[in-house]
Amino acid sequence: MDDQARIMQSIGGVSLAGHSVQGGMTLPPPHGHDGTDGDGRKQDIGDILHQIMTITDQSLDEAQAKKHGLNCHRMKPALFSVLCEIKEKTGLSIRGAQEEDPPDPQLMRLDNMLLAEGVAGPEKGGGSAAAAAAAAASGGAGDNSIEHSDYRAKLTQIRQIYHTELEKYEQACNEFTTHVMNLLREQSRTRPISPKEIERMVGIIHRKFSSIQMQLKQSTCEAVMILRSRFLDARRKRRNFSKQATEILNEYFYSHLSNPYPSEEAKEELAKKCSITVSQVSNWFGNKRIRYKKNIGKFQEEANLYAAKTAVNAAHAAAAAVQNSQANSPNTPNSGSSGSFNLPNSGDMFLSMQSLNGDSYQGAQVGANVQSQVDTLRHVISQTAGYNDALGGRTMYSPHGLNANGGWQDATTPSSVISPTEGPGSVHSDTSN
DNA sequence: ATTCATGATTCGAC
DNA sequence: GTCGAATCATGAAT
Repeated sequence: MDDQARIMQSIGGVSLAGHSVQGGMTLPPPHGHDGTDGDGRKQDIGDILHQIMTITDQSLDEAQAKKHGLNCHRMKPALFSVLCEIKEKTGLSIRGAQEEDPPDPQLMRLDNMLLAEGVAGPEKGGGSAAAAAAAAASGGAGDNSIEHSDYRAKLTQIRQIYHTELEKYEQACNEFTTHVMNLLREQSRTRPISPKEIERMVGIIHRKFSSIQMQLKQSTCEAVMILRSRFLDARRKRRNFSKQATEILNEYFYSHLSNPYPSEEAKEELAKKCSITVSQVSNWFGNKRIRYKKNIGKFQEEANLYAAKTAVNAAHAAAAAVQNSQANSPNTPNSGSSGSFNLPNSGDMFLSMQSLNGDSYQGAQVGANVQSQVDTLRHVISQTAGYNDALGGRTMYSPHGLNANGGWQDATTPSSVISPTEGPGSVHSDTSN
């Protein structure tokens, strides 16, 4: 500390001497000394600076006493004037360094995102808009509402934490700013501090705190993103369709194997039946077609299964229709479902049934043959697994729709065109509606 | 942990 | 816009 005091003494002497020469500054006449006593003045200034430099090493009471002593020191006004002048000369550089910082684009992005997610800004149900949008994109399955509310709950939690932290930071910022301002005001008694300087200091503090706030915003955004991707990203939360839905889709697919391209209406109907979205139906058929085509052998068993199932369904429906027609006036079996998408009575299964006995699927004839047809079908399935040409080329569920190129024959042609025996009232085409 | 099944996405062709 | 094809990512079975 002796060295420091010596240095300070010499600096003090030089600077003051420099000022008195260059700046033409006139120090007030020191009390109890005459103006010509240069050594005495230097001694005084050095003494003050020494006290200032060592003040931090002392206890609070000691420092307070020293402070008071300094404030009352006879050289204090002189030192104050010198500091004023130094400040005046360096003020330009300070002003130059101070610039209006433009709004940080990253901070703006974060703010916008938090606002969009419903974390920042006014309470609006925990970002329900974003949740709803994402939920719609993920395809309104049955458990959506549960996940949706779960998402909202988590988002509310994040929102609460964010606001609590933000409040804490703001409070800390205000406290610190007040503290610093008080300190500066206190210091302004011993050194010149302009309001502008205080303002600048406050600005620095605010910037520091806003950078901390930015970190908070950043981590909040990350949390929201993770939450979003976990709960709402459709790809991430892939759920298998219900068994019932898969069965409905498979029934349609295998009963329209010659042209497995459901129309928009059919897709909507299937979507409704399966409690999935139309786009999910489209996806399913897209996947099914390509996977079926890629590995027909693998799907044969499945095809047979659905063939039998559809056959039984059709037989039951036909029997019911016959019973109905016997009880009432004769009618076509499809009259009850014509114009609507009816799975058991629709599709290629009709063709198979017709060709099995060589009968056309019309009128009371069907009723007489229903049981035998079902039996025959079961027999054929068990004997041939549904894949031979014994039925004149129209085998049960052979990949008859596929052409040599691996594509479905004339995908735009409804299967009614293929079957000349089919009546005009039949409903099995994708485009029949 | 690995493998398979499956729903979703992406990309290029039409 | 739809489609096929390839791919990704996840769930379920082993």
